[in-house]
Amino acid sequence: MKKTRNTTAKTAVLEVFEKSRTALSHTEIQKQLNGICDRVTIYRILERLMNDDIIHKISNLDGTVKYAKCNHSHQRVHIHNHAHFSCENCHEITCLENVKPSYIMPHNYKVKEINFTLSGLCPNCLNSNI
Amino acid sequence: MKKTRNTTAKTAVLEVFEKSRTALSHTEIQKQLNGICDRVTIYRILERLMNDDIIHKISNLDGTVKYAKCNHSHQRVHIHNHAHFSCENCHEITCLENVKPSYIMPHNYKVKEINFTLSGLCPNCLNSNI
DNA sequence: AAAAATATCGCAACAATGTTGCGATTTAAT
DNA sequence: ATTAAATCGCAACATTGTTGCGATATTTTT
Repeated sequence: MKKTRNTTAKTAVLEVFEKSRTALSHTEIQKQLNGICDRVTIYRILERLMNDDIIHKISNLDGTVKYAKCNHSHQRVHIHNHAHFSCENCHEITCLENVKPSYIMPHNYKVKEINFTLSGLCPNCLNSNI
Repeated sequence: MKKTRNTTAKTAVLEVFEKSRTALSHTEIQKQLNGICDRVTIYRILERLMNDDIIHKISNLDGTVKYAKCNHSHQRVHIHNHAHFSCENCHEITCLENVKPSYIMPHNYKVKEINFTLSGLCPNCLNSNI
């Protein structure tokens, strides 16, 4: 496999993730980068960061796609089996690192990855009495 | 609210769902309809069917969106809180009506809806030794 | 059964999101 | 400094979904 390089654009994208408490869409990243690089470049950087397990992709109930930094603190080989919360009011997506669903599968299925997304109101919006 | 009508196109779409064991994307539906109606019409029919709780929307890990018939057998007021299985080999999506995850949420979140998608190999592809 | 009301349709146009090819540029290794 | 390879920018294209509007079809009213 190819070796990935550190470039200005990649560093900038990582900084945007670092600063953000929530998951970000391609468009949101692009806005924050303020023209530092091309739209296509961002796509390609996101692809590389995903291959390197630095970020992961989250797709929403409404079909929108976001990305968030991986939290490597716990496991060596990590699977993104944590939950995500999607606020229907502010549309922010946060990783719920500690929420892990338990479930019983019918046999004959081989489960490799799970995606567990909850939606409703986040603490912020809940407090704002919306 | 508007009253929805039964049209040729809507009936055709419903038949496609009836015949299918798995969830379908807009494109897949369009192919099966074989030019019976316009692309836009299919979108509008899907919208109406969702409002009428006849079908539900499923968005995948990879960002693709599919639709499936609702199973109304159990509850009067139903929430689509069952799980979906997405096969990484044949890309079929099936509803796992009986799989319901249990989980513990941090307080301060108000959960209204959940989306639980598992991916891996479906029984068919598992048996094919892939 | 005809007329009126309105839901639905088809078409065209547009918007958002994502992909690909390719020559130019930058990075990292020698 | 040279070189090989990864990355970039641009243009072009593909896919998916949306909107406006006049035409058509369905349902209700008379």
